[in-house]
Amino acid sequence: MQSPPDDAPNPSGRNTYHHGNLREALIDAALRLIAERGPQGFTFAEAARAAGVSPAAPYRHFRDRNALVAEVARLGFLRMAEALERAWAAGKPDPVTAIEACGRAYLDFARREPAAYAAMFMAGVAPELDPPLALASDRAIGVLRRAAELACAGYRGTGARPPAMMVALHLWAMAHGVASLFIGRGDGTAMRAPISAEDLLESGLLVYLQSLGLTAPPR
Amino acid sequence: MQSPPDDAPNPSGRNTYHHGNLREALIDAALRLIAERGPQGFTFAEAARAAGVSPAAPYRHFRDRNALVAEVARLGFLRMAEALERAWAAGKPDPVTAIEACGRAYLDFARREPAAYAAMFMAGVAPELDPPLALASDRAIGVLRRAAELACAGYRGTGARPPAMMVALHLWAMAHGVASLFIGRGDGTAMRAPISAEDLLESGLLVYLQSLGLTAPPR
DNA sequence: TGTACATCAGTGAACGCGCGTTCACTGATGTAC
DNA sequence: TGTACATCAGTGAACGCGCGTTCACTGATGTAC
Repeated sequence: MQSPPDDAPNPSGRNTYHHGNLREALIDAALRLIAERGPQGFTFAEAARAAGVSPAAPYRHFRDRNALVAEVARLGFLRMAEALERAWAAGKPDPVTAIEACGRAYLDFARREPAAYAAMFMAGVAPELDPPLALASDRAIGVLRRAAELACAGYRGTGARPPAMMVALHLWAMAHGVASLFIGRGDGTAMRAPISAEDLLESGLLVYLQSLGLTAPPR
Repeated sequence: MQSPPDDAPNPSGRNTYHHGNLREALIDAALRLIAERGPQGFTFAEAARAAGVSPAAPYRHFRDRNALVAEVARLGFLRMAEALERAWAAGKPDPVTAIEACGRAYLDFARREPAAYAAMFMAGVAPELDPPLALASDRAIGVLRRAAELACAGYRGTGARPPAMMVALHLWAMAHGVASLFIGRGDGTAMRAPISAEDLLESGLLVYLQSLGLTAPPR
């Protein structure tokens, strides 16, 4: 780390009265703190300290502690939606492969962004009471819904074709179940399993999708 | 509520110096508090208060706050194992029906015992570092493993028969995914879905089990 | 049956701590004219 | 280009609070003889 050029000895990277970027800095700090201590161990005061700012400053940007956590969750849903969208890749080369890719993207997100993931699902924030949050989570589930629609369009099973929304929720539940059971935070929190989360989800999805008459193309 | 017979004006149901049942009382209090405030909102001091005892007394029974939460989780796994065992009913009348019953039992447990469920999966207690806890959780997953074994024995699909342990983990992931996404605590925490958790899990399990060549007997 | 004594399960006061939030304030920024 | 002023984003001190944990203690229980 190079020494800063001139008069700025401030350890938190700031030398003006105004921070200039406090909102983002608080969100970053929250992500770091949640990753370290879990969504409930996160502290408004500590986030302020990490941003190099007095404990009262965050109130200029967030109504209260909860509002910050909710915002972290909201941004998490948006990034997850993007990751799923990329993985889905418009269903190319075929729906089964694309859905498998979504599964991997889901687990990857849970691994790469444990703090956001925890804020989204374990912080007790209520999407029902927070419209912007609900909107963001709808966007993530929306990707799965469109994927399920395409998958269902190719349905070849016996009996009635399952509704796409139901299939989407099945996919989500499976991915979330695997992620939250078997991806820990390196602190022994995860359940032990003889199979990696990735293999588990991949195989689970394959078995499930097979019933819809879909199979991956032969390799 | 009848007035107590004689000299005992103690509001916490206690009139001797010794509590006599403090360990259990603390566990009960923990369950109530976790149900109200979540696993992290739970407080050692408040549990002591609820048991009508000084804040130092719990330390006679639990090393620290975490030990109490871990014990709540352990007992939860044991009760869940019993519930699953009952639902499984030795695979009667047939594996698919019995596995469906396990799914309902799982959701029922999550609904009826939200506090235990939260302690088991959301409190950050680490089964890897707590052998008795790991033992209890193994017992619950063991029921699913035996169920999966019987189901796999009837495998009629194409390709290699899937390992029973893998199937067991799929079942668990699916049940846990549905439960933790769609069963809230009445506080808006759950995701909204157009289908009940029970219907979602039942249909998901059916689709999944179909791939194993298993179907429920015609009604 | 009675007594001495070890053990156990509580008490209550105290500790240091850091939290979330509020308040009146002030330094910096930007806009109207 | 300069000046007055409104607005904004910070400060810093203070508040009340309850937590987890420790400590020396004491009342109750049970056991040996």
